[in-house]
Amino acid sequence: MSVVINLKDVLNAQGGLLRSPSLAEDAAQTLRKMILLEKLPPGTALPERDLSQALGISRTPLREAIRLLAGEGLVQYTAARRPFVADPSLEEINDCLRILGALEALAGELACTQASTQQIKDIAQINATIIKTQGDNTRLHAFQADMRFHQSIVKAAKNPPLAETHAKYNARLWRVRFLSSQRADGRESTRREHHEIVEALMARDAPRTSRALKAHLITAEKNIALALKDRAAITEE
Amino acid sequence: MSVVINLKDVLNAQGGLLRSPSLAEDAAQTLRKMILLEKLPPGTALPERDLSQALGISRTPLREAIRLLAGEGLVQYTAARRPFVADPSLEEINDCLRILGALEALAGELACTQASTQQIKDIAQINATIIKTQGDNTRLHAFQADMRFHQSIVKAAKNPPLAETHAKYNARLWRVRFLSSQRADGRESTRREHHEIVEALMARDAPRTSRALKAHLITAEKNIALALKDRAAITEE
DNA sequence: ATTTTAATTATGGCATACCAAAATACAAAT
DNA sequence: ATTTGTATTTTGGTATGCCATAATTAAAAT
Repeated sequence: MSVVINLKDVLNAQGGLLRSPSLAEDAAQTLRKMILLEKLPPGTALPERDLSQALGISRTPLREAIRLLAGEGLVQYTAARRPFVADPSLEEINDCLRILGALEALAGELACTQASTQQIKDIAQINATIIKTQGDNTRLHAFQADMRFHQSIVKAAKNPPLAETHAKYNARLWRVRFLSSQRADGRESTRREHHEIVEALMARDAPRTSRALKAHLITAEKNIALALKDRAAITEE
Repeated sequence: MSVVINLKDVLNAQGGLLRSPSLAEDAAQTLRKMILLEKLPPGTALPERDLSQALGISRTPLREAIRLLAGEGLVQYTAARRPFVADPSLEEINDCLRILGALEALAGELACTQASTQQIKDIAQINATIIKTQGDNTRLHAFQADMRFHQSIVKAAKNPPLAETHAKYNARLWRVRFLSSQRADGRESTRREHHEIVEALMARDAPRTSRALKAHLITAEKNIALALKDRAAITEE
């Protein structure tokens, strides 16, 4: 019995490069961006026909795209099964942040034993870049760097299902976290907390890393609450 | 402006009773059971046409059902997008168990502050029933009671997204946990650990509850490893 | 003017047909 | 006998049409 190794399989195993995305996946990505950037604000109805026409595809893949986003929590359904952009309450956002906190804490713990020294160096490097480029560029870049920082920790945990679930909650919270990152308030505490996380990881001190990440997420919770309060005040003017 | 209250909306809000499930949801439930009971063993191909015909529905809802199961991790896709029943390695199972542990630990912590006294009583009651009916009935009943025990803790945390993600990982691990529950080994430690969890909850001691649940999941990890080892030995005979 | 009721429209669920790509079976060549 | 090349079949992706039901609008009744 010969073991046949297929080139495509190998490449696809490396994170699904190469495989051309389906129309559904494309549409999901497009809609995801539109939701997160509030081109499609919370509460917006998402009728299949209009959307599919707007995106130049048929209902079938569009429908699938909506299901994907529903699986991520970005889209919800009315009792009559009509999809609309999710409009999470502050309470629900906090619920999700607590889960994200628990997931990242676990990731940090695992990373302490599982990460290669190179990976920990990379994490430290990403954080160094964040500090250096502080103030530069657009806020969007800073925010994306922050995302990379957290993702690299999860990646270092070497637990694929954890990475997947983490990514899902990240997507779900992307919009409000971006909103919150626009405020200058939390910036100093973020810098300090990131530093503590990196230190704990370099010491490979699992409990300390876990604590640091949990604390970081609690700070995020506070900042998001403030950001939403601000925005509510602006909106009702 | 009159606030119209729609009966169906109210009922649907209570966990989607009443709303007749779609063919896709029905099919997903059917397939889920077949996968968990190993009527569809790990690795089985799931061609859309054959399955839809077997279930008496068209490809469209069947396809959707498969996507649902894929979202739960029960179904995976080859590089060529052919769906098949997931066949997780022991490593992947352990990855999932660690996530489940973190989620339940969080749930336990939250339950300590969020649960009503009635809910904690209910949890204790479920555990009491497990002990009483030990040995009775089929192993399946005992197993389902165990599931209810854990679910009731998560429910008491009053964090809907947490409940949802927990349910997902539960479904994903159902098969191997059921397998492991057939063994008599772990029974005594399970009893002791359940007792500790209930005690910690009644004392509303969050760190203790968290510890107890984490420990319980680590035990589960050990038992599952043993169960899979046994089964592998039997299979290769 | 407000509420009821009936007609109309919009929308999601489902079935089906077609297509391109992948898997398989088969034939030919070495 | 093994490999290579080719034809055939299988399979998932997509488009489209129909249907039942929910949402909306219009009309009628109070």
